[in-house]
Amino acid sequence: MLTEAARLLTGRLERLGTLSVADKQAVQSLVQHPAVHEARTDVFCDGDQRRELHLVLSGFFCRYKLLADGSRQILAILLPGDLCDPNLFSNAPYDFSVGALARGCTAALSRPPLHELFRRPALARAFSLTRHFDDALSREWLVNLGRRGTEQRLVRLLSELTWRLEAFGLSTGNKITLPLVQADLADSIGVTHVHLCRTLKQLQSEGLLRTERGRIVISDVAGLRKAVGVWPSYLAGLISVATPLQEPVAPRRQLEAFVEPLAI
Amino acid sequence: MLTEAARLLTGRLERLGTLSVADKQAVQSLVQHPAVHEARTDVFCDGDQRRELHLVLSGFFCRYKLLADGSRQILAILLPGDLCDPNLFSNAPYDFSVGALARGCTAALSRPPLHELFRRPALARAFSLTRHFDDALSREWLVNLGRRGTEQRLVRLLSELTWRLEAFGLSTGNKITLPLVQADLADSIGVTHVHLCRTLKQLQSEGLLRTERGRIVISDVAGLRKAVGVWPSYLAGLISVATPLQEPVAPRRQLEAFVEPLAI
DNA sequence: CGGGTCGTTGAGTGGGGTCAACACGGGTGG
DNA sequence: CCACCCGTGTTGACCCCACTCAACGACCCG
Repeated sequence: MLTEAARLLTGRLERLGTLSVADKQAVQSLVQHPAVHEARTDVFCDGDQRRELHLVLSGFFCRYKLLADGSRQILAILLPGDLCDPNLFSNAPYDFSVGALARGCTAALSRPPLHELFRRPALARAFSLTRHFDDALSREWLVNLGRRGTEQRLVRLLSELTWRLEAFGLSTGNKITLPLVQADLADSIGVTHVHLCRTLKQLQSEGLLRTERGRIVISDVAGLRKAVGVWPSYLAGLISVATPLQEPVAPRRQLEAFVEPLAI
Repeated sequence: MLTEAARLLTGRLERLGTLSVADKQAVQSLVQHPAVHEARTDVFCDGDQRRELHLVLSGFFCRYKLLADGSRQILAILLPGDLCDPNLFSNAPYDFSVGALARGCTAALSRPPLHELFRRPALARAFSLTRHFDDALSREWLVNLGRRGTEQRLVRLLSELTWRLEAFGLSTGNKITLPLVQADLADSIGVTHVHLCRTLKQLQSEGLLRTERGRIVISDVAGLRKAVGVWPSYLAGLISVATPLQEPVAPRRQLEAFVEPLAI
């Protein structure tokens, strides 16, 4: 499983820039401690000291915060290949938690040697790019929560997930099954699970998706994306050239130039 | 003005960790191109190519996104000493804008030599810490927008600003004047300016603040913070030990250990 | 003095929250 | 095998927070 894990990570990084064989080996040698997490269990909690860096291997995870009244706000949904902690260099205790939404595995990367990898320009670039997308997503979520109605929030969240899954080769075709419970979506877009259920029915009646116990089946990915209206430019660079929709996508070449290497 | 600007930046960084004289000189030599920005003008716009890194010298600025329907979501409010771009290493076009909320100045740091500074462990640590707080703030905003009612959102936003201003020596005492228009607050917490006005009146009747044309005067900072209920632990490390409220603050010493230096 | 930005207030509306009750399925233990 | 329970999904009734539209007032500027 360790080698699979290592492959996943390098595979992900390679989509963001060319890596040498030595680069890949350097990354792969760091992947350790695979672990299984059942749904609704935590990888780490708000207040925990930061230790190794956790990498999602399979399943769906999320970053979230719990409030005094027990309600939960999900900050980001993590897919296979994503890093649980957006900040590779912080050493402060976590101010958020990461938990599994659906059963899945993680691996751990110890941080000091990880920091060493930033000596390698190609890897520094790739890791910085993952960071870039992490930021861009959280900005989108902020806009979503602040300025849009429930249906748009939901449609955009689901659409984001389809783009990300597709970008990393985790889905193909016009149908995607998300192993998410309705409460997870509700806590992501800041509405109650009751209201989320109704909004989901709405989309269902439009033929975009189907609900099953414990999963959401998007039966018309293209239609869903169309319901968003605009092309997700904040994901430019993540989405490959193979999927033009409305605006033209930045050519793959440009991607390489997106992030400066650390000048070392 | 350039030397003032340089001092501001090093002063800010020094609050996050000890710097050598050489460190400070290295930073100061990069500060260039001071510029004045009138209120409601942009420093850069969504879609612009990333060039130099802008540093706020004075005034209030904000990161924001404009939506198709013309509405605006503010992503962060930037105070003197803050960097306009959270991501020092990205080279992608901006996916958000930065504008002045109140008349103020910026300076520019050219990126390649800035990246060189990461060779210096103390500076790498300090810059990473600023990043850490930037992240922590955006997570708080996400929670705010997703899970809280208008009054709490507003109280927490204002309270955040008081803590940050105080932490960086930009305010003292129990009274703070914010050079913000009501629409700015409304666009920050995701409500209409009409509703914000009413909520403001509410707080005003509780004796916490006063409104003037173009500014909000917080007349009872302590009372405002009390209205939040909890201590802003997400700012631990930023807020000095001098201001204990409810929970004990992490001792200054620990701060040094918050961020790993780049292993170089 | 006039126009523009900013603030304030009112009236009416509706989106989304709250509180219930219930249905369903899958697990657990007897 | 059934009884039970708990997590999940669904629906209805009710209500209120916040949005919308609108008009007006205050202040600042030219």
